[in-house]
Amino acid sequence: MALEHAILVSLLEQPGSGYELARRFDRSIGRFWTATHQQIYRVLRRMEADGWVSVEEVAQDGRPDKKVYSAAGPGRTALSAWLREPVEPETVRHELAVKIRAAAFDDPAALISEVERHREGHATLLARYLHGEQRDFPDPAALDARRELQHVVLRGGIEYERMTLAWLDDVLATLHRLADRTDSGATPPSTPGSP
Amino acid sequence: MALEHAILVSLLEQPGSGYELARRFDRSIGRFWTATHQQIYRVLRRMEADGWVSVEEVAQDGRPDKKVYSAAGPGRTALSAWLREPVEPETVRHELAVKIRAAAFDDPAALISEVERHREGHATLLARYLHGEQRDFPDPAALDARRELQHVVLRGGIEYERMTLAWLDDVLATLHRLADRTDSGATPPSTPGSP
DNA sequence: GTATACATGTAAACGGTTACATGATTCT
DNA sequence: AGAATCATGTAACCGTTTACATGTATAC
Repeated sequence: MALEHAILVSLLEQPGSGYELARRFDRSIGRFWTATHQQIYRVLRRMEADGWVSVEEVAQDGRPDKKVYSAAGPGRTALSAWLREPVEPETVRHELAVKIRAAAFDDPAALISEVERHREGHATLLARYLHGEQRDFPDPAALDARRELQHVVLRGGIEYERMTLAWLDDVLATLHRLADRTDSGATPPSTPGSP
Repeated sequence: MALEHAILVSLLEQPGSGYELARRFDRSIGRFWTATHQQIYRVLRRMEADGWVSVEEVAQDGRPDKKVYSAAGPGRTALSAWLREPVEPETVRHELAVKIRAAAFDDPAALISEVERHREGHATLLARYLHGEQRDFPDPAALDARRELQHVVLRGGIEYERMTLAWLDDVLATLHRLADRTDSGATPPSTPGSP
């Protein structure tokens, strides 16, 4: 489990409340680790019990009080130990790939709009990454360690999106080619509703 | 949830027992959807109860009996309906990216061997994909719909591995650059064991 | 004789998702 | 007046992972 560690990194970069962390997980960190506020609150309480983070209750006027968390010594030690542990390769869940192979037993043309929708989403994300790169890393020569490492992770996101876009174009071309053959050899589409 | 659908696709491509399915999920299908044998057995029972698959008990000599599952009509209908539903983007879990950002608060050099290990794993996988491509798709002009779609999914895997390798080289170069600066500006590494 | 492959399962623990709840403030 | 933002939480459910269990046959 790495949610604890992702939270620690985020708190080291900037202390904050559970709510603020949840928003960061919607934005920057969420690019490579997702979490809902319920998860975050639960894990924060456990981390506090383990001494990984310290809390300070902050009263606000006009707004509810908040608990501001900071990474504590034992948390840093735990992060350091985790960094030195080997991580197994990620378990992949690529639903679209399952669908593409499933299309062989149905009508390949039925997938085209879905793939186009995905393509659009990835194009938007790539544009956002590139915009963020220009904003946050305008002068790549003069960066400290933290920003260098943030930048290399962002470059990974950018290259992933570029690659995915190119692949989705390949998928679309393949689906169109199969749809144009109104043919024989293929498995006939099933007729849903009348099985 | 798409485990049911991944199983259906696999059974449409070739009927088989739970055990055989588990092995396929370790090999080809596991590239984009992982599952253990416990999950598969449980889901197969549910799918059988729902009429998505039919079972035939096959006695074998020298080996335990097995239950051979095949996709049934209602399963095909369900697959067809699922294909037409929109899928939300995958939730990403990229532990290595968390570690890279974490390295800013520790010693970046401590990550180098881990990243190299990942690099090796991806290089091996890419080699296996390329070998599989040459073996299974030697003549890309003469493919039916099923194999065309299998091929485009495999091409996605190949491009993903290529991109990942290039990115990991970028990460390694960055880590080496940071390790060479035995510097100031960076956050000093914590000393695990003596917090 | 030990390990691996074949073949199927139960049980417990854990992590993640979804729904619900509360309550003040600010924006449209 | 209604929606969105800030802020924290409970409860139920579902899916996944890990450990344990059983038994035969073949390979080293």
